[in-house]
Amino acid sequence: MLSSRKQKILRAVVDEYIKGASPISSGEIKNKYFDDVSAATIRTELSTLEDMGYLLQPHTSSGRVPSPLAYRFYVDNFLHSKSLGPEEIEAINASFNNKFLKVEEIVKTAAKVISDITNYTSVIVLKNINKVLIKGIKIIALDNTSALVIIITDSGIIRDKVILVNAEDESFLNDATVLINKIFAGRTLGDVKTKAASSRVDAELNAFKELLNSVMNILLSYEEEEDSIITEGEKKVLDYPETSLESAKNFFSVIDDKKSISALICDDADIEFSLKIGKAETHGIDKCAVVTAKYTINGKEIGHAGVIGPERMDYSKVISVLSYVGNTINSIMENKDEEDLD
Amino acid sequence: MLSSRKQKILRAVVDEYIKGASPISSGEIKNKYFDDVSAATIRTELSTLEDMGYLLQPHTSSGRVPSPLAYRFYVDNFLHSKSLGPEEIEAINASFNNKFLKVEEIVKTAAKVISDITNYTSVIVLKNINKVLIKGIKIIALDNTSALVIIITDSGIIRDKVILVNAEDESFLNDATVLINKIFAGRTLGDVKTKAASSRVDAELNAFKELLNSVMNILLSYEEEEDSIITEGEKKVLDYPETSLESAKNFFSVIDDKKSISALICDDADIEFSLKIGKAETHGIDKCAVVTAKYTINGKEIGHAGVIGPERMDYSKVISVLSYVGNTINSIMENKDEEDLD
DNA sequence: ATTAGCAGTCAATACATTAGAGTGCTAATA
DNA sequence: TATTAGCACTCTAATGTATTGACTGCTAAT
Repeated sequence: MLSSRKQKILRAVVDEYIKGASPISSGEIKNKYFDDVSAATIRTELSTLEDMGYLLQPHTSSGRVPSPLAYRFYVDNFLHSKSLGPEEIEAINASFNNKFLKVEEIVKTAAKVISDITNYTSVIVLKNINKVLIKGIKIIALDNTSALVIIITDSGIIRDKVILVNAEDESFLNDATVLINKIFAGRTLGDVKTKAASSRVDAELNAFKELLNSVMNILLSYEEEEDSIITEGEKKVLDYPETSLESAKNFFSVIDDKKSISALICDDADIEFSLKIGKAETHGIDKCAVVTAKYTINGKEIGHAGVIGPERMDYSKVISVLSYVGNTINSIMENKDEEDLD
Repeated sequence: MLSSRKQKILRAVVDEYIKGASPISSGEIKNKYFDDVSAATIRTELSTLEDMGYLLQPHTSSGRVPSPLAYRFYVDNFLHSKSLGPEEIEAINASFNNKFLKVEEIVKTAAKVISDITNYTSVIVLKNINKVLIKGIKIIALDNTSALVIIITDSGIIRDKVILVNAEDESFLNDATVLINKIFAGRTLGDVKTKAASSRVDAELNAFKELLNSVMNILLSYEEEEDSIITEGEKKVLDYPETSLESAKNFFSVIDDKKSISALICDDADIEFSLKIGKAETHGIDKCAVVTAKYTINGKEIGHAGVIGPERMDYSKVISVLSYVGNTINSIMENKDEEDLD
């Protein structure tokens, strides 16, 4: 275990580095944190902290910089308490404010508010889409050749898409809707997916074959990863002082790779928050850290939200925001979920 | 008028600079374009072309670089003909392929395909939204507390949004729908906007007051600029060799400013294509050029599409793509527009 | 009008020098 | 034993100087 003085010094280095983003010297620590001890003493402490793996030295005659280990220690030991300011809570509440109920919109709003308040990049990945239950499907004629298909699910996810359909008389669509609900309502998206292969199109369904296929395609399109990953505030990396053109390019190439970003944000470990620091852990994003949270509704895991920022990010703020937004979503969706389809 | 040799030289400079993005020397032009004339001769020609304003010299002992004037001359005189390759046409067709009919989706697809094929940033700005005619409004109950509002318009624009509504019995929403259509159908969005101020909520409407307000809000939300500007491929600037971190930041700050980007893309001049080169014309985006096209449906102007790329961009390709995509959208929407609401 | 040839200009690169910040070590001190 | 002052050492960043090479502009000859 670290002596209390070592902890104080370590914390000082991390705090100062988070503020200023440049290496911290023994003298600076002495001035700002210690009256009773000289810079030389701090120097020896720094040296042993470096040996222990908590600090790094960009070059021999520079100050110290926190290592991933230091950040982890910092997060684990120094930031139990801090919470959001009232104006930030206000901003989050205002963003949601019950104005919409499509999950797409809620998630987009969440990603945006997380990024705006933290000033880092945020990512939300929806998971377990295969387990989503289809509550009902509606088909609304728009004109003679097109209709709007609306999918209503238990986790409130709604997708709607316009399809082309030959719908001269009204009863056709009604009949089709009844039939389609008979087939899909009550099933999960996973069911639909596995059943899709053994396309059991009975004789009685032949008249609706085309329509059925369109609906099927909409349901299957849920699968595509790109629909379940929302990113906001990517461009904020450009404002970090440590960002170069090269690192920005690298950052964007990782961020835009759906596979890798999804793996980065979705942590299988069964913990509420996870912290990834160091190039090895961040899928090649250099000098960045990723904080992710598991989002649940009624205790059911629905996805993960993450913040990608510089290693020296404001961890306490990030965690508070992730937590508060998660709770907000939960309460919005919980209410929604207690009701039934009419 | 420029002598034919001067034209040949000017064209050579632009062509080479488009390829390599670095200043062109007299020697290079002689080697690649002239057998019958020496570099010295070309040098004197280059010198006078510079005096005439067509060329620039980054410093005394460097080669020449085209000026905005040169690009303009180049576009006006040297690229009447070139058209898209078959695989590019194929790619554009495949993107649209009749899979969707929501205008949002069409426009997004258009922006994406333009950016993908040109490898530059594309922007589409929808205009004249106030003149869009509301053909009908549908309200679909989703469950006891929410409903989906669907707006159908003459230019095929559809927006749908979930609203909260207290809808115990089915007839309530039906009555509301009839009433709301009585009020809004046949009007333009501009009408709604001006009428909104003098909110004439009669006694008979009181029961539907809340619902009416929700619908009104959806209609009014069309107005917000952010909904009518679609940008794709912004990050491609990072790959231009002339891009620095500073210029990238500047680029993004202009691109993200809806007002300024809208002004940049929407050219009031009554021409099919417009070309903007030079910092003064591009609203502060340095070293970039903007090619914009007016998009029409049935001869009615619906918006503008633009490509933002380096000054040395492949103008012929850009213009061809803008033109082809414009025609494609036109034909999709034209068909759609001939039918009536059921 | 064209050209060869040459002097001149400038960016880019490499190299040397210096200043300053910060460390590590050592010997003295409490 | 823990702390400290002091000093030598290291390394970056800034600045200055020299060299190279790519071009041009100019001039005198063709």
